[in-house]
Amino acid sequence: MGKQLVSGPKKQQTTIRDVARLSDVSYQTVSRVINNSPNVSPETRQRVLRAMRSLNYKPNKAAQMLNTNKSQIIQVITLEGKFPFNIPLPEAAGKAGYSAIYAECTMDTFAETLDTAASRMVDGIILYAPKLEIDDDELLELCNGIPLVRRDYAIGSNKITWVGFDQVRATELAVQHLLDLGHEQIAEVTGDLNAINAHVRHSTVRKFLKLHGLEPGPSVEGDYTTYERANRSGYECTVELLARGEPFTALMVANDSMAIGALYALYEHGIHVPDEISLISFDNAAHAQFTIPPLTTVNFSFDVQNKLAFQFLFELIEDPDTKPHQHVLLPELVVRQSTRQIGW
Amino acid sequence: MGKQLVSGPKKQQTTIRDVARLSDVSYQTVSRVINNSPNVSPETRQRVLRAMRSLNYKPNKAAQMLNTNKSQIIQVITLEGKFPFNIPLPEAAGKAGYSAIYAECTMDTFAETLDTAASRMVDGIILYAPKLEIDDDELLELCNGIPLVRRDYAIGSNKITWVGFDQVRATELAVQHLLDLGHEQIAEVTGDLNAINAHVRHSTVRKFLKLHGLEPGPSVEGDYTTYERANRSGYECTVELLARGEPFTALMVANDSMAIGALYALYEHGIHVPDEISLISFDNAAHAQFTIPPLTTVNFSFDVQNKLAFQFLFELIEDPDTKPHQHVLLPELVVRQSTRQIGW
DNA sequence: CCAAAACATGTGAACGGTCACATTTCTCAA
DNA sequence: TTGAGAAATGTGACCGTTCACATGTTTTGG
Repeated sequence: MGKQLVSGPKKQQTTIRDVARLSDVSYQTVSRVINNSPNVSPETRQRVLRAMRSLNYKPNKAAQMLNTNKSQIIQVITLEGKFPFNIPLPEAAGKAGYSAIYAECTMDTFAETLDTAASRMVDGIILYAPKLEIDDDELLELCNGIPLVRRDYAIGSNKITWVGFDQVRATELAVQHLLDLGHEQIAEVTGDLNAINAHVRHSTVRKFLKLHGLEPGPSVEGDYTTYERANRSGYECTVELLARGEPFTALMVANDSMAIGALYALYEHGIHVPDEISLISFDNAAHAQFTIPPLTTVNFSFDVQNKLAFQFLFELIEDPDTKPHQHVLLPELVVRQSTRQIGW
Repeated sequence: MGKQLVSGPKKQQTTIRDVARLSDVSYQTVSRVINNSPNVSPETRQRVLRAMRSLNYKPNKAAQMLNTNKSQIIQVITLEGKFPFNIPLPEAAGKAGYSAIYAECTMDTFAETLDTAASRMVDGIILYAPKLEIDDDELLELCNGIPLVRRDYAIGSNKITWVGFDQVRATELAVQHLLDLGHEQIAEVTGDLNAINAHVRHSTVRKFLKLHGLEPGPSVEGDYTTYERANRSGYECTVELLARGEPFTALMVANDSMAIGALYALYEHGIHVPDEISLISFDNAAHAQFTIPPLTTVNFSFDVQNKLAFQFLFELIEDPDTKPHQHVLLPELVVRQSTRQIGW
């Protein structure tokens, strides 16, 4: 299996029994103090706490885990890419003794990662895997019975709890905004189309345009799995789009990081935004209001999503029989200066 | 101490003994297979491996930790702020069974965070804490004997291993570049001056200018502890700088995220970069080549730093008596289009 | 061909906690 | 005063693994 495990330094740890001896109680009483058990007299508790402090005692999590089958660890997993946003453990969870293990994995190492998680007895899993196409049952099987909350738009899955943004709505907001401004030739720089959210957006654009009797404009598939790639990809895709020579008056870009690159590509070609081309993107990232010009974009409240994901996960940990439920968050259009009425 | 620890589901785990029974060997032999001990006959090993697979057996890390005093966990800590860059666990470490726990903490919760780390028996700590002013001995004391590598410019500390960038050199590169272009009035938007790197840069600018017989220009202190804050802070500080009315022909900004905001503030005031003002910043972040205009900046190879930090940490874990050593990485100037010869 | 070393395998006791249950001490109403 | 229930505390077993050491089995060389 693993690498040879070399034993660590055998420096005698201070244990519950050392504390017990010093405070003249049984080890069980010390355990009670550690776990805030109510049945300890105030004086004893104080005495024990004092002893713990003077010995610099720290409970051994491994021993606790072995008994309780709880690690107080939440495993956060990203599949094929990094998080486009932060995923901090809620403060309350931290206070309660929880830690988070982050892992980036690929399709190949996904099962392995979940096995490690099981090995570590993590209490729950937060998964961000927009590129994962897998049956709910199969995924649950892989999770070895560990509570799971997906943090993406896992539309169609109803045996798993997830919290994601309404990508259809997001797309419609963006397209409608462009239509309202009179645009009829709308080009697209998409995200990786094997990611569910990018895919949904792309097909929604086409459907929505068709619905309004319009032909979809040219589109190029990009890569927004990391910041770095997104910047460059936005640039390169836009260059390619311009090279094709097909006309368009508005450009939809998959996210604000890609928009940075797109903006620069347009600038390089001497195309003015928004006078000649309107640019719209998604995320409402921190920099979106400081680009030149500031971006019209669709806002996703990632911190709300994050908070909910953890909340749902802790509910599930508390009661594993909680019915899985799906939470769809609504995006909002944020109009800035990268879009404009056509023909001005 | 902690919250009440509720015992988890007592679903009978499959253990080493189940595997032993099925493969008709002793549990010790199974343990040997798990740990790749050489003294197991090939046939026996195969038989055991087969049994493990068929039982979907996963070694219990808690039990292993309890014995070996090793958790195969690396604790990554950021003090007062987030990482301005990614800190992935090296792939090799992941393959070897290591995981990483990330924690953001404040000055107040720092000791607590380190205690939790000790509780969890983490094998090593990577620390990013440019705002930490603490005696080496004191810090080592807080670490409870856990190997530590600092990932910042902890200049002056020699009892601790760290890997950081030469901030003096970085600053000199930037200032020299501006001087070469004929700039003599250089303004500054700094980072948080209680962060060591920002502080060093600021004072280096002043020293360096004085050395060349020049007066330092106006400066404003910003906040670059997170992406979000950096963007906005860069904007606001630049606005403030302009409001002061003191003349300057070049602006140094603490990092590329802040530069986004600075660029926008200048744009908003109708000031052309680089024709009217040259802008230079630090980091060479992914977006630096796609801003308008692309940024002249000082490159820090964060991924090299990251790799080294982990490498040093693993060396220290391997042999705790390794002499602490300090590794200073050299930054390089990357000239793009945000700086220009004065008077053009 | 046999002793000695090398290899393969097994047994009991940790590791540092928690659990279940037993025991002692206290409190208070009849 | 006493007995019963509650509160406080203690004891032994166990969680799933590795360690130290013991035992059995093979190989090797003189």
